[in-house]
Amino acid sequence: MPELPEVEVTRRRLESELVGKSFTQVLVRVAKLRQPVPKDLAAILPGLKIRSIARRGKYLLFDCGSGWLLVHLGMTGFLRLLRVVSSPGKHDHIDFIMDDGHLLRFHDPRKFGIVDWFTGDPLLHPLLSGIGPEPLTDAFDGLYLFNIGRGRKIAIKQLIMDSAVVAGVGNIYANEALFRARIRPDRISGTLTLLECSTLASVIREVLEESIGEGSTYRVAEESVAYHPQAFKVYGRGGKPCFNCGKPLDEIRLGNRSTVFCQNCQK
DNA sequence: AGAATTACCTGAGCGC
DNA sequence: TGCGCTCAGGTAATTC
Repeated sequence: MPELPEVEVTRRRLESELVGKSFTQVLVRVAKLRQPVPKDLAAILPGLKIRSIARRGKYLLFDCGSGWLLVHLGMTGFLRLLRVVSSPGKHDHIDFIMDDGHLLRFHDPRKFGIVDWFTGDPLLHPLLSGIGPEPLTDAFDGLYLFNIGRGRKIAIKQLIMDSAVVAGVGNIYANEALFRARIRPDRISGTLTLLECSTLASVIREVLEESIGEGSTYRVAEESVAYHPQAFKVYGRGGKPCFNCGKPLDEIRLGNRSTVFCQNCQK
């Protein structure tokens, strides 16, 4: 389950290896992802050079000059970079073969990922145009969060997981950030003070940046685990002792998502 | 408009 | 061994 840090680590790795390289062949074995892979992708890409690789939320954006290749890894997707072309395994849906012999392979068991082609400004793509500010930029801060949460009746955890509010915050880091901010995930958004919103915005940035740092060992070329579960303070630890006070962590469901927090430490 | 629910998909884990 | 069930979860679409 790649979240923003995993996508960013993937972006950095691919950027260092693939910028300046051109596609020679694209093999689409399975086109039925979250939305259909464009039928003409295999005809469009060969000959095009990757100019740069950007990220918006959890979307990877490959600048191919005449258009943009958009990739979202969904829940279970990942991009593997192989030095030589090898035979595909199960769930290896798309192969991008580069002119230096590299093979970029899109693998996604649950097919929640997206691969799309878009000409023009990628930020105007229908899936990107409504996304909120990047959490690692100054556009996302306490005042912004305070204003957008004002009058809203949803739980704060659901608010920060709304991609229209802030980009790229998924279930794992929402749980972690709220624990670090000492704010209960089920607090009604409108009841948060400006100070609490400032704390929350800061710790969201912290947990994401720390994870990007730890992800430096993440190897795109291999099927290594992108996460560092030992680093999670609450996610996946329902019933286990809180690292802060020792009392058992509570596990509830918010918006049908597993939510873990400490009743004692989070207010 | 905002909130809640549903749909998409497969592997893992579990009880029987 | 294997069947059926539940869970995991990003996000768009749909419904209330």
